[in-house]
Amino acid sequence: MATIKDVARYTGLSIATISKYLNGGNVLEDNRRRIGAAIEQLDYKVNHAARALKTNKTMTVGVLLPSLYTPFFALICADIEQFLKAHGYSMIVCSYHDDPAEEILKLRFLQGLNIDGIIVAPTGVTADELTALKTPIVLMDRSIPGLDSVVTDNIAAVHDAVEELIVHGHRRIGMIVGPLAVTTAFERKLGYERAFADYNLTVDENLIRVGGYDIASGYREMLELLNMDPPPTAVMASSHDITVGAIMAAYERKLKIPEDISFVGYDEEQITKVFDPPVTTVLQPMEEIAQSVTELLVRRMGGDDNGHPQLIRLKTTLVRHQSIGTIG
Amino acid sequence: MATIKDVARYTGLSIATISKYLNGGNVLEDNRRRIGAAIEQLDYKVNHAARALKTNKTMTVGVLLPSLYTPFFALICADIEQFLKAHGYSMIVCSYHDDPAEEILKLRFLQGLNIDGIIVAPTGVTADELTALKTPIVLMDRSIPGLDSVVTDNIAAVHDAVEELIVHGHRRIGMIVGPLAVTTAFERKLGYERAFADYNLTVDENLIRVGGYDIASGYREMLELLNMDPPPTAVMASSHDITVGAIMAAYERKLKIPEDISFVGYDEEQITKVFDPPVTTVLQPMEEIAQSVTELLVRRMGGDDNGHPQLIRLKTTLVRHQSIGTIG
DNA sequence: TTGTATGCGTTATCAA
DNA sequence: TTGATAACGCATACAA
Repeated sequence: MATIKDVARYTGLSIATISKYLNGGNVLEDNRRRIGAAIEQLDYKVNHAARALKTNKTMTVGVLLPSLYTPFFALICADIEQFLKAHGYSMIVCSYHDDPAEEILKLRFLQGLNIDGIIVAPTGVTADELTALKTPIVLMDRSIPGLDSVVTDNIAAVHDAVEELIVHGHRRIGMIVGPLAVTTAFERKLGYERAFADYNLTVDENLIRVGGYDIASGYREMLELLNMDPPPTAVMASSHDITVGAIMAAYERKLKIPEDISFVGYDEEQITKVFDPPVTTVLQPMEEIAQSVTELLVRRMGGDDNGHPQLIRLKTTLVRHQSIGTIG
Repeated sequence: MATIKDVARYTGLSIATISKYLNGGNVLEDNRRRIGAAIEQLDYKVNHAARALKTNKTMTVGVLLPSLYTPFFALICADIEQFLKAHGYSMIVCSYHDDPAEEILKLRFLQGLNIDGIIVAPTGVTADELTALKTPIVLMDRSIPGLDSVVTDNIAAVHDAVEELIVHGHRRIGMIVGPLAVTTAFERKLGYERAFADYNLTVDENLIRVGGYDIASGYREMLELLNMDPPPTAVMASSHDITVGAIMAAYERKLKIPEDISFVGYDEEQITKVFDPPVTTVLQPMEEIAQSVTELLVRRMGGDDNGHPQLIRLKTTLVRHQSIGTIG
């Protein structure tokens, strides 16, 4: 592999000049051309390890996700990669398989890699554990007090979806929610309750089913709801996987949406479109999340601690299809 | 950040001894304990950049996927991460959004990162372009002559699925296939033809619909098939996204599976389960693919060129559900 | 504008 | 078994 030294020898200039060229310093136009030609000729590539050793920056950030298999995170991950690349950073991705024990291990693993910053969608890790890493960190999707976070407005998201159901006449509205220890789940439940409060309706706690953020939970809790007497006239699923599981259960029971039951899904564009009619869905602004997270982290890695800890809350969209029937 | 020097100072030993300790050399038991304690105390972490500069190995491999949004690749990606980690490697993931122009750019980008090896699921890149990177490379999912590749037995996969349809009495079997320039698509088409040949049946070329590997193609070609007169009695989709698109089309036409039409999907466990009955599907051994790819690449990065170029072909599984009706 | 020289943290050689 | 030291490729302070 060619080094700066080789380029220097080839051009007759010093390595300092070559380095200056590489880092945008002042170099005579004539020399610029010669250096450019030499780099081309020798196929010179920067040695990032050497540069990192010198600058104490690896230009790499670690991204830790609960799961790569959830389209929400997979998509965000792809977007983050683009934005980071635009800032000159590479990305190391890990997932902790929704396992809090693996979560902290992976975080320490990432930190041991000498990366410049971390983006994580946390589950069980604490603020103390994160600050102990002594690495710039921005949380995503889920917030922890005292840390920079980029999240969506979960309360408004569910509030608006449930309101949509209420104005269509629904009163017995089932809600399948994730583990309340995760901020997103807690907030989404809150959104449900607020919508009911807004219309002076009382919440039947039996209609709020708390489970995991996985397909099995969505399936199980949906069946529980359908087994109620009377069953809800509408159900709101509050995550991608819950949506998939709930739809499985509905179809297994031969229920037609919205004729037999109204339904609102979450985070799902693909599967819901498979149905006719497609399912009304809460969509989170993935690209915007990715961009906000990246830019905040880049600022932090650049030493700008302005406004820390910052909580950025982005708006969701309710994509209306015909999965909501009118009652009364 | 504590360095070896700090550990040396703390223990009163030399940096050479600390380095030996870190790399498994001979160190007196008593000193081992003292060094271990010092490392703990000082929270010493290896500086990977310095080590990489010295050893000329970054212990990082690049993984380039057509898309992170396809569950098949997202899952494989998560598996590869595990296997690489077990070998001490980190992973940098990129996707090229199914765009051959971006594909080669991302490959060069990865190579410029001084990674030790590359895993790529190629679309348009040539053998020459890949060897020009002068980096150990193992292909995944799609093979290119002259390069190490880990693929599945696409011919047998489709052959067996189509055979299943044939023995159930189907003769007009639609097949939706990806771009034939991609080896997987070409081979899957071949599997279809071989199954017909095995039963001395002639292939109606109109029933083989060639399109992209995306949802839109699956949807469009499925509609084309359904518009035929007479339409096929069964359809085989040959990728995950094609499967999703085809199911969308079938549901839009209010067709029941298998009453109105028999169907075999590909690579899809989740969505197909949403339907009642679930859809018979060809499943590829993701974890096995990830493991084979990783281990072959690790061998290559270790300088073992034994048997290059190696073509590893793994068996798929036909997961039988009740989406195939019997005819005649 | 260009060049000289130093050091980043580590590994590895060689001598002790 | 341990230690002194050179070298990896680069960025940078400083001198020219």
